[in-house]
Order: sequence, then structure tokens, then C-alpha cells
Amino acid sequence: MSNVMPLLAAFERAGHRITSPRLAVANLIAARDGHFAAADLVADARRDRLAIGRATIFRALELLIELGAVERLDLPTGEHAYVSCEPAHHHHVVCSSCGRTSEIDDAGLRAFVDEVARRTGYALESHRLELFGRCPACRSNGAA
Amino acid sequence: MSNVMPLLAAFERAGHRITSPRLAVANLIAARDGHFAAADLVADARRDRLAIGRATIFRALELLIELGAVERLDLPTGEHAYVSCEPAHHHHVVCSSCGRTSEIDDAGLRAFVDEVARRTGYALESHRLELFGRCPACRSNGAA
DNA sequence: TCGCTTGATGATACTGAGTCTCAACACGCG
DNA sequence: CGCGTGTTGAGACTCAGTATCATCAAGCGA
Repeated sequence: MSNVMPLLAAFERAGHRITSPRLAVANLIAARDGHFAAADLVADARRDRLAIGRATIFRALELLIELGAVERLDLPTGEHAYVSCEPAHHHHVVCSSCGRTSEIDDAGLRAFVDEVARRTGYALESHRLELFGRCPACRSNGAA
Repeated sequence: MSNVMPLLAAFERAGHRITSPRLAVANLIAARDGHFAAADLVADARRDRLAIGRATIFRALELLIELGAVERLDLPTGEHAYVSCEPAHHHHVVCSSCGRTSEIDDAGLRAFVDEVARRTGYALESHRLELFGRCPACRSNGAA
């Protein structure tokens, strides 16, 4: 459960209208804990009897990704998932029990990337890093 | 262009038969430079007039992934791709021009992961890291 | 207020990756 | 030979994501 505001702000900042379908999608995303699939949003919309087309949900999602307010991640299983997040470069730590994510900033990664560049001779442009494990809450719960 | 042997060895080690379709798939993979999509293999097989079913290619690929002789990676675009590689924990540096990959071992990542675990309190189980950039060859070529 | 332009929407068809099903086949073994 | 298990290929299917297109709503100038 996060806040809708950053999502709406992202729309506005980029000069897109905040229409009622977009607001609805933003609400659905904000109401979600942890990562979710596009299909989840579609299901949520249907559950709530929202008259939002599938295409619209995908479009809103795509827009938010482009604006950096939502990020796409790849679970260890190879599935794609989405998370709403701050629009700054960072990485995610994903709880393999509850699916919640935490964001982490550099934490020394920069040095690691430089080291790899030095060793391989590549001019590194971007990277993708995702960490998976059990979050503190799930650990203390001992829950699945 | 890599070697077929490790792929065949992976099949044998796990007690799977090296049948002619599997051999063919291994050859197609070995003949590939850099990463490839499953569809590429299907196309290659067709081009070479090989009588191999689509399903068989996917099955062989799945098996090789399970055995660690092939890894699935996620390109920055969100597409899935495969690369053949050593069956040990490591990460890939992918050339964004030519698609070739290099493998890197720890290179200090371990310390980084520990640091993240310390900061977030997560019990980290696995991670996924991919780096993208231009390889030395492409850099000196100035080629696209 | 009318009417135009532009962005947004929703239904639907489509694509493409990957999976599932199932009947047929091939090997190893008694 | 005849059985059992592992493998195969064709094709149907699923599911995420995209493309098409006619409709609709908001903003704006005349």
C-alpha cells in the first residue's frame, strides 16, 4: 500500500491529463502491496466493477514506466512484474515470501560496476540488478 | 561461436540421452554468437532444413537452462534472450552492439550483496545482475 | 456557442513466446 | 519378441503485450 500522489504527479509533470481511467489505474497500483502483474490490475479493475479497458491499463502502465514511476522487474522464475517506485536510479530487493520490495541506492555498486568495466574493457552503459530474499517481517513471522 | 561439448556433457551428466534432435539444437546454440531468442533457433532449424519440432527446441532449451549450461537473460528492452555459458554462478556483461556476452565472476559483488543485506535486514537468497555496454571490439571498431 | 484539433479511451483482433496434450516412436532390457 | 520409459513432432492452447480504429472528451480559438 503506497501513495497515489507520486503516480499522479508523474502524469502531470509530463503533461498528461489525469483522466478518470488513469486515476483508477493509479489507485489500483497504490492499493497493491509489493509487485504485481498487469493481469492483476486487470483483475482488480474487474473486481471493482471499473469500466476500464484492458488496453487502457496497459497504456497507463507503459506511461508510468516511461516516466519512471513504475518499474518492471524480472522475477527469478522469468515472469515479469511491476512495482511502483521513486523515479531515480536505484535497485530493488524483493521479498520472496510476501512480494514487497525495498529500494536501495548505490550502496557500493558503483565501485563494483567500475571494477567490472576495468576488468572486461566494456564501456558499461546500464545494468539491471534485482535481489531476492526474505524481508525482516517475513523472517520474524516465519510465515510462508 | 562456442563449443558444443559442454552442452552435450550437460545432457550426459544429468542422465539424458543425446538424441539427434538434441544434438542438432546443441549445434545451433553453439553456432550462435552472443545471445539469441528461442525463435532464432526455430528459424535456424528451418533454414537448415532440420526436421525438429518447435516443442523439441523449447524442451532442449529448458533442459539446458535447468542444467545451467544455458542462461536466460533479460535485455534492457524487456525481451528474453538466452546465452550458453559455464554452469557456475556468475554474471553476464552483454554488448549492446554485437550481442556477445562475457562472463564475470564475483569481482566484489559478494561484498555488495552483504552490504545490502546488512542495510535492509533481508535474508538474501539470490540475485540477478546483468550489465550492458559496448565490448572492446565494438568500441575500437566504432561500429554499430 | 460552435467547431476544430488533439489526446484518451475501449472493443477487438492480433502477435509471439512459451506450454500442454497426445499419439507415435526409439531405445534398453529381459 | 514385447514391454516400459524417455523422447519426439504436430498442433492446439494460453497469456502478456501490441496494434487498429472508431468514438469520445477537453481545450481553445473564432
